[in-house]
Amino acid sequence: MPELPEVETVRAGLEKYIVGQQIRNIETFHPRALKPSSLLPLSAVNGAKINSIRRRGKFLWLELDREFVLVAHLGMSGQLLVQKSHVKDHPHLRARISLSGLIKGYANEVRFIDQRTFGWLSVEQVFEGIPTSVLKISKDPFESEFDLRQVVTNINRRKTAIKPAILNQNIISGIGNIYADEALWRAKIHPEIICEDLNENEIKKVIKSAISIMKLSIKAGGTSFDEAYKNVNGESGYFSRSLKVYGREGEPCPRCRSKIRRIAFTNRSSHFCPRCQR
DNA sequence: CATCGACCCTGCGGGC
DNA sequence: TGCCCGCAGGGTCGAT
Repeated sequence: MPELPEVETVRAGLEKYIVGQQIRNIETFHPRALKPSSLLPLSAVNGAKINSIRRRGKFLWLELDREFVLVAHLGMSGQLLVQKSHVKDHPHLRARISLSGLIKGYANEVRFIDQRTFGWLSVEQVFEGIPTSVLKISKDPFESEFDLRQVVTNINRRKTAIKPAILNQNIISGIGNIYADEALWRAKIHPEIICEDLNENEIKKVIKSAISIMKLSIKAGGTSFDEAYKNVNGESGYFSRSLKVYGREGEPCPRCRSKIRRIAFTNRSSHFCPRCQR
């Protein structure tokens, strides 16, 4: 569920609360909480000091005073909450990272909660600062080395529809189903148009739209529809009220008042305006 | 390489 | 009241 803006909200929250802290112990309560390909068991990070919190796309990792890092992916329903140890365990608690000191004088744990268990933690090596599992995906648009021209050229060569292309984390990372639909609406591009049939300016407009929308969402603390997405303090973001098409099937298009349509394709829902997006 | 479908999970709401 | 179905913001894998 969390896309780049939601993961960035979590990253910033962790940065605020746990940088400089030392990991005392990590417990897991579900076998899927540890990624099977993890280089080492989670106990390898016991005693490590947290130097910084980094992110690329939807992947998050803690840089430590070690040769390896602790990587986290939230999957569809993952949350990382900064909590006090006496707070009752959530039924979907998958892992507990206990810290040596008190966070901002009161909390002392980071809890990984994940209803659907698609999220995971793992201990990984880094190559030029990037963990192994993150090497597989492309840079996200908020990285300074992000190359818009190269992404546009890449997409323009493809024979798939534009929507799966912008969701493909190997081309550009961070965009998920919500921001893909929002970006395509803003750029007035139908989600099923084949990449090859678009021109470079149209593709550029889609990517730039995604970037603008994600920036706004980060400012609003991300998108929350329900209990499923929370920041590290357990609070919801406000961006859902700014969504133009996602989850608004049957409602009027904010531009032309036509009814927003929802179609299923490539196993996901797409929301778009049939009049603005041809 | 690029693309597609199946699969990995749990829980919710709607229709019957 | 139940039951079944579709649906949910993620990625990975193997077949083609």
